Amino acid sequence: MIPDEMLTGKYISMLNRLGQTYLAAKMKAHDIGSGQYSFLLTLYHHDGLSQEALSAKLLIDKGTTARAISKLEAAGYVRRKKNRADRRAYHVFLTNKARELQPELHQAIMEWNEKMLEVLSPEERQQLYGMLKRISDNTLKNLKECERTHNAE
Amino acid sequence: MIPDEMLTGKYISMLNRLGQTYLAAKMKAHDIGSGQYSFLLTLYHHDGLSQEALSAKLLIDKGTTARAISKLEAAGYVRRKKNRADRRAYHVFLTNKARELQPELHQAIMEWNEKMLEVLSPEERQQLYGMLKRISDNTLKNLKECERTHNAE
DNA sequence: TACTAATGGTTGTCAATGCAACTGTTGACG
DNA sequence: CGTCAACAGTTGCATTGACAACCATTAGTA
Repeated sequence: MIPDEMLTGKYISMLNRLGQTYLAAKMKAHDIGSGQYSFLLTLYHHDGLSQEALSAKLLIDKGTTARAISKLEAAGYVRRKKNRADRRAYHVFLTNKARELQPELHQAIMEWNEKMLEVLSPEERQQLYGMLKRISDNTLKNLKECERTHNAE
Repeated sequence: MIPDEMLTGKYISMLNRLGQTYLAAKMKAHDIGSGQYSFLLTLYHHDGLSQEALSAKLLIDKGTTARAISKLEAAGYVRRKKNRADRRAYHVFLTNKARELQPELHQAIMEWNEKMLEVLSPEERQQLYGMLKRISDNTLKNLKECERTHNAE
């Protein structure tokens, strides 16, 4: 019998799927799918990042990133500019259209979070956020170490 | 600016993706993908459920469930038996092959959870599990209400 | 400076997933 | 009893995502 706390992954998976569906429905009118909004969110804070940097920040495969950015570009939310110092790389910049969308996107995310977290007290929300951040950071660190030792073989 | 706790979804998404990848790699030799193991886990506790019931328990689309069960059947982990009382429905039963796999599957899930949760104390793990369960249950309840009012229109 | 390894991006392939349309079965109600 | 809605399952389609092979460029090194 699996102990309760080992079902953490089950709830994580459920919440993730529900959230994706919710966000996708909210932003559908703007041609933003659940695979794109997290890139916009990151760019709001760090405009001009490369695709590689976006992939690293979001821990998303660079192929997935390339396609997401292509979609955003096709929909007019970002522009790609060649990096002069490194002609392999792009800078990904937000357009005005993306900036105008920011309040609505934030709104949608806040709504979803409120739906999810409404049963938690403000202190619990902080606790939950803190624990999720800690385990994400730690898991990430583990994976990187694992890669290193693997490469060292 | 989005407050910290509103990034809960970002970590949920990351952890979900990492977990899927981890589990898929661990179980690859047995032809079990990340989309199938949760059905096995449920069947270990509730053998003979219908696909509809599995979908409801896991909150997974019934089309996705149909395909996952097909894969499990093709790989020899489950058998479908027509429900005599309701010829629309199946009972999904585990095979011996699936039962033999149970320890290894549990092992893999425990390992992933340990990797994720190793930075948390036992009390924190319980807290995290409790909060995730509460918000999952609550979100689910909300969605159902939403459907009801939608249908009532 | 030439060779080689690492890096940034793109693309093909495949799995997981939601949604919608469809079939066949059941059940409820006039 | 017949009709019609609800239900269980299947399938087509689109999206998200990982992985790997590949190209071009850059950087490290002999």
